[in-house]
Amino acid sequence: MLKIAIPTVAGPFLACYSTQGLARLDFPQPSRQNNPETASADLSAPAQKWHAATTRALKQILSGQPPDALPPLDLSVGTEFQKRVWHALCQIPIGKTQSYAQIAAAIGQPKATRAVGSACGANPIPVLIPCHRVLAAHQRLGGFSGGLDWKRKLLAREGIEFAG
DNA sequence: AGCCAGTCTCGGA
DNA sequence: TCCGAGACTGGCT
Repeated sequence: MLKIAIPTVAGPFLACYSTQGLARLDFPQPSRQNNPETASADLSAPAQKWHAATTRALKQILSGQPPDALPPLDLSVGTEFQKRVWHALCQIPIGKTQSYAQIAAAIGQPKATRAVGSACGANPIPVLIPCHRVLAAHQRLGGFSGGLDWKRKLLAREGIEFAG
């Protein structure tokens, strides 16, 4: 697994690439300054391509634009249920939101709203998999594993209104 | 506005 | 296995 930072206006995100594609993306973490990271020159040829696509997509999303291309995502770590949820999240267009109940209904298990919340929290690739576009019922903010500030910030960038 | 039970998945004991 | 905890909901007070 190759780890490499992606500098953005919001700070350095940390991307991890497996042999299948982008395996995870972490929000900037202030305390991790000197951890060993792969230099971009050490990435395999396909990984360099993925890295370019990831960087581009990330910056586009952070500036409120829809990404024109995403790298392949390696979601093999998740359970079947989680993969279904993550896939459903990818269907939400930028600037729109869905509720946990709507996601649950979309994957055919309308009562699994709470489980959907758990799956969102377990999402290894926030931002690219738009977990921030999922709100609780009646446009309430709900929660966010990376911190509610991030959720508010990302939603604001997409021009989304929410309660509270 | 706040409390409560119903519901489903996941991870640890 | 079993059990408890969640980024939830809808109904009731």
